[in-house]
Amino acid sequence: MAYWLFKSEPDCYSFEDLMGEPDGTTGWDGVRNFQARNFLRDSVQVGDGVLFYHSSVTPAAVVGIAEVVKAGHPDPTAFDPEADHHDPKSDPDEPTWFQVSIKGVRPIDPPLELPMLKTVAELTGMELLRKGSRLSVQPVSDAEWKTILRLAGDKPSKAKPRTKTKSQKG
DNA sequence: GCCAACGTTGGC
DNA sequence: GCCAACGTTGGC
Repeated sequence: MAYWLFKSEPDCYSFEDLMGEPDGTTGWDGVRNFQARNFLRDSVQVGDGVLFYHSSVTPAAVVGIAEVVKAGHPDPTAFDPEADHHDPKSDPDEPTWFQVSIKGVRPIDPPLELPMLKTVAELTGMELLRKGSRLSVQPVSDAEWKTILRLAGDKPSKAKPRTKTKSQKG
């Protein structure tokens, strides 16, 4: 199980758009960068966690959690002459571009804004925060994921079960 | 709108 | 393979 951060310009496709999908899922299509493509094709697996990030807005922010529901498969928009990111050089018999499918899990409210994230000591090594970082599909470490979830208001989960059981129910 | 940082293309 | 030119990303 691995973790990722996916960037999207909300004017193009927002987390609200994802949560509004009839089945809650969407194909993460249109990625036309080789490094990001390699992650989508080779590394992203079903069940992986995804931080949904809104870029090119002020403030940019992590706005939701999603989950991978289908691993890498050819991106159909590459073959569609009508599509924004049509790639006439891409051969359906040997696809260049790949997508995964993700499902919205829940929004992060309030969003975790970029200026705040930059102040968090545990996140200083995060790819998102590196100056000039442009990668739109990027890996997130276990530690970074935990920190983000904590900032999002999740209680820290412990492997150890509670000692009291029956008496606490109801 | 500005501009730094980056990825891709193409001439050589 | 090198590298300049170009186009894009994305924060500010």
